[in-house]
Order: sequence, then structure tokens, then C-alpha cells
Amino acid sequence: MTLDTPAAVVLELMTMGQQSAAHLGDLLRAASPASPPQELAAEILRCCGRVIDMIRATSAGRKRKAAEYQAPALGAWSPPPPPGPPPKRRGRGAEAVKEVVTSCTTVDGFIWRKYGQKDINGHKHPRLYYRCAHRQQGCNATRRVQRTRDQPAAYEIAYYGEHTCRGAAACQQHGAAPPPAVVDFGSNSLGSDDAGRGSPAASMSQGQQGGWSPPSVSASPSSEVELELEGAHAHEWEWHDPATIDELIGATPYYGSDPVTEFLDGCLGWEAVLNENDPLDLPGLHHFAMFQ
DNA sequence: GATATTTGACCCGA
DNA sequence: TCGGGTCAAATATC
Repeated sequence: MTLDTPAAVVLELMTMGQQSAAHLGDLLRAASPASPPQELAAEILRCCGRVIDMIRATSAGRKRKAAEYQAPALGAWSPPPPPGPPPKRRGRGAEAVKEVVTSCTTVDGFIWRKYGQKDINGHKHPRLYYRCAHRQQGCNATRRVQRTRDQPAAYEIAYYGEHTCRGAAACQQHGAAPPPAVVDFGSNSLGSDDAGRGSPAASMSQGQQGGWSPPSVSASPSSEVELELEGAHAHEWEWHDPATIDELIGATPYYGSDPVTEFLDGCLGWEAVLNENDPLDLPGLHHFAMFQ
């Protein structure tokens, strides 16, 4: 399968995560049969399976117009499609919107630097503006992140420009060296609206300027990703005993890319959205739309 | 001290 | 004139 669509990328990552979870389950089974961590691994597998099934089902049933989507595989933006109507408004010479993705995570493998935030009319949450961290290398890719109104846990992410930086390519192409995931389990206390503090926030961060640092578990959520759960989901996170998670991750062999923490990062957030709405809805990747 | 983030001000197009 | 995108100084964090 070629990773020429975000759905394909997600499918690939989920498959990796599923394999990693299976591996993790085997390790846990060998260590201590019928333990809670094993149930956790099983839950991860179920989560993966559901997402993969849904992605397959939806991608099989939905056709995207060729002119509307130009294979923006992560880290390898293809040239812009033929010009259509100009974007509604995009000031100061920035490129037209390349892609709009609704996702429950803002992690996309690139390193973004926030440069602005704006309250938008009709939106409860502010709109966040990010630039590629490799802008000094001439990369002018930007993205605009806005929480969706109907699903506060989901983000609508609009991408502009193309990644021309080497950092992005290195980040996306080196399968053995994706950015180390930082899984932040914070605490179980919910209800705080303090940018993910105290809520189950998951984040994936990278070492400074593309440098690699060992995988870590951090209690400090970055602003890059915030998966906030509100009220009704509190119970879903009760098994996130930090000690258990630490042991779990600590007992997991390091695969170089640390797929377990990375997978846990994405899976937990998706599951949260899955339970919030129709479980058959595709939460992590509701739709892709091109604005020309 | 270097780097990242925040936030008010400014600019531009509709 | 207003809404939205960007700039840049101030502040926070590592």
C-alpha cells in the first residue's frame, strides 16, 4: 500500500500499533498471566482493530476526486494541484489551503512552531497558527488548528504551503527514527480547562531542532497536542494508573521508534472520541477536504 | 542563555 | 469597518 493519503498513513500507523500491541501482549503474557496490563494490551488491540476496520471500510466506500486530492503523504507534499478558485482569504502571499483534516490529535509527524492564536467569531475555542519549525531552512509550510464545534476533542487542521525542509523528510522517511513519543498521563483529575493539565493529555514531541532524544514519559504536556476529555469520559481513564503505565512502558523493549508509546498516544485519544459519539463513526479521521 | 510560547498590535482583504 | 492572519516584544521554560 502506498502512503499517498492521510487515511493510508493512519492505516499504516494503526497497523504498526496493532502489531506492537500484540507484541506487548505476548510479553506481558509471558511475564504474568492474566494481569491487568494484559487486559490493557487487549484493549489496545481491540481499539486498533476497530480503527483499521473503519478506515478500510470508509476508504473503500469513498472516492476522492483526483483533482481534489494530491497524495499529501506525510513529509512528502506533492506539488499543488491545478489552480482552482482562490481560497476565500489567505493574506500576505501564503499558499492556498492544501488540505483540511479533522482529527482527534494534532500530531502529524511534523515539527510545528506556534506563532499565533486568535479568537474566532462563532468558535468557542481559539484558532491556533503554526509554522514549520524548519522555517529557517526555507520551509514555508503552515497549518491552522481549530477545535471543531461539534466535537471539542477533535481538531480541524488546515495545512498551507509545502514542506521543503530536510527535517520533515528525515522525520517522515526514516522509519526507524520517527519522533519519540511523549505520553503524558498527567493525573486522573478532570474538569480542569487548563490546557490539558490534569486531563489525560497525550503528546508527541521531539528533541530540539530534529535532534533525537530517547523515548521518555513526561508529565509535562506540550502545547502541540492536547486531548482533553470532558466530564462524561472520566471513567474511561480510570485505569490510567500512572505507576502501571510507567511499568508497562518500562517493561516494553525499545524498538527504536518506540511504537508503543506512540501508539498509545493516538489510540487512547481516538477511543475517547469513539465513545463520545457513534462508535461506528471514524473519529480520528472524519473527513478530508480540499479547498482550492 | 537559548529556545519556545503567549498575546496585543498591526496589516490586509472582503 | 470588521474579521482573520501575521508580527514581534514580552514572558516562560528548559
